[in-house]
Amino acid sequence: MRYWLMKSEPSVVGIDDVLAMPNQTVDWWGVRNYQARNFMRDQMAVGDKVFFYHSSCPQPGIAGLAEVAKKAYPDRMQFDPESPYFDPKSTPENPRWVNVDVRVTQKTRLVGLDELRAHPELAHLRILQRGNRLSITPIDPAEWDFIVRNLIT
DNA sequence: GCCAACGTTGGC
DNA sequence: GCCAACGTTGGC
Repeated sequence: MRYWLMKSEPSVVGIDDVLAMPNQTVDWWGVRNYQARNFMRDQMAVGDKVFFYHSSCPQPGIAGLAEVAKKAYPDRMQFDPESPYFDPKSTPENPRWVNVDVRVTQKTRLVGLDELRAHPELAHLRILQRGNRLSITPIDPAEWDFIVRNLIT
């Protein structure tokens, strides 16, 4: 089993929005970065643990715990010419972009960046490195345990 | 709204 | 395959 941090903009899909959805599950649409795509397509398995992270908002940080509920499948929007996520180079036979389904299991208090930065155990989190823009990043098991034990009530 | 960092594009 | 130009991300 692997551990991940996945960024979402709460103005688009926040943790409360997901909790209001059927089965508290959201399809993780809109990823258009190859590295993040590869994580979803090649490595994510049902049951993988996920930090649900709020980004591009007044209070960026971990907002909840989630898990992968469905492994990668083609992103429907890449085939829709009306969609801003349309990709003319993608075909149903050879889809370029994928979704996974993510189920929120627990809303937590907001664990902000300054708080994450305060712990040497978390110094290597991708999310804390300057210039980091990757919307999906792997988390070490030790980092996951540390955050869940010490920062999430 | 700024801007540093990074990814992608496309001419050569 | 190089690399300059451009677009995007995301914290501040």
